[in-house]
Amino acid sequence: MRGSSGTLVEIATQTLLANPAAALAEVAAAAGVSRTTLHRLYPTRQELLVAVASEAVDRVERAYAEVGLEAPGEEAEGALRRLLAALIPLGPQLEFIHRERSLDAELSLHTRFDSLDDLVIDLVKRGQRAGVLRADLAAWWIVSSLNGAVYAAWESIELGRLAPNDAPGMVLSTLLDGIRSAAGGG
Amino acid sequence: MRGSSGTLVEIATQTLLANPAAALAEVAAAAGVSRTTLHRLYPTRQELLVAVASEAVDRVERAYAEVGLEAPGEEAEGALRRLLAALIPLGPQLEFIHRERSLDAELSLHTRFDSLDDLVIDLVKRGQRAGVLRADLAAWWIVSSLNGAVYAAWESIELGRLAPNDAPGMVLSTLLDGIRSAAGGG
DNA sequence: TCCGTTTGGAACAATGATGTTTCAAACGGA
DNA sequence: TCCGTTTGAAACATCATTGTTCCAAACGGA
Repeated sequence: MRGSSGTLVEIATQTLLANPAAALAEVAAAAGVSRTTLHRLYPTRQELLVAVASEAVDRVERAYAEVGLEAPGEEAEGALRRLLAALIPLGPQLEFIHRERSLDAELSLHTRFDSLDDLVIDLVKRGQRAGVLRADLAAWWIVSSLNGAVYAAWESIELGRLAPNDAPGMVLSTLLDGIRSAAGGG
Repeated sequence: MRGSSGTLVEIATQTLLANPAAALAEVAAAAGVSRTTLHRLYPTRQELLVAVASEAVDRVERAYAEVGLEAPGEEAEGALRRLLAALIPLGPQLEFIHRERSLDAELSLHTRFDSLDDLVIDLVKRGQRAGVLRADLAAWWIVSSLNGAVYAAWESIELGRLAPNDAPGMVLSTLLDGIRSAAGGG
């Protein structure tokens, strides 16, 4: 009865994302491994949680890397669209890290997220200098808004209200142009 | 050694918002009450959590009521601004309810939030009919975006990056007009 | 003052998961 | 086949918290 597929951490991720209160026995069973072995690899529940979270951040980092924000000549809109498309599907991972209280104390996780935010902040600043993005809003706030929008989009998908394929475009449009009618009486 | 002030639930709220993992003994101590008495009023930790969460939703509902979204002649922008100003300070309450996993199963809480969302959805739809808000975005999505923006703003305040007084205007501006430069080359 | 009610203190049982240890069995390469 | 290594099963100690119970004491109105 091996776990369906993947490494132990991956299966632990699946199990813990589905039920964050799962006992270690359940995680071990799901992974097709004895509790003893699980304990040998991750002596402590907290260590397992951190491993799961780290793997999640790995995925987020990979998503950023694949989007390739660094290219200095990059136009902001396309980069943002690709970033949204890459991040929204990672909603479960983001939600897990965000909600799991015992991870709050894990400074390294926050540091890594901050570094990723910095990448986007740079992108935004370039967009601002190029006159494409509003310069009257702080770059960090734009990034916060973007992250919040990603989260909102994921939640909508989870609730079955939003089609995954529609999400990136909708978020981008909302974020870039706002909700005010262009025609109407502003 | 009475608790500094307020009802038991209010003090429990303070204690649990500060440290959601606090043992009941700590909550009782903070409230200047014996664990026995606490148990008499809330036989179960879960019941206490629900009571705290309910009180939090009460506050949110009161905030909505004071904003007065129902007025049919109301212009959308003013109502949204007042709503943001009322909701953002409730960030701790919203965060508590959102992150506390044992509250996920509490259907009544979700129902109440849904009712509040419905109020805003109606407001948005009126705004759309009036030509003030974009009609190409679903009203529920606009409301989700708004809620996400509230959360992002609160987080920024908590991190010390955003002045509470600046928050409503900044959020409203971002939400209504987006992050794209009006001048720039669209 | 008297008495019913509410509270506090303390000790207790139950719980349920975690982390530990031990030994036998399975595995895998040489 | 042999041997070192990895694994599993089971039993155990620990532990913090929760929820329960009981009695004495404080409280408060009549």
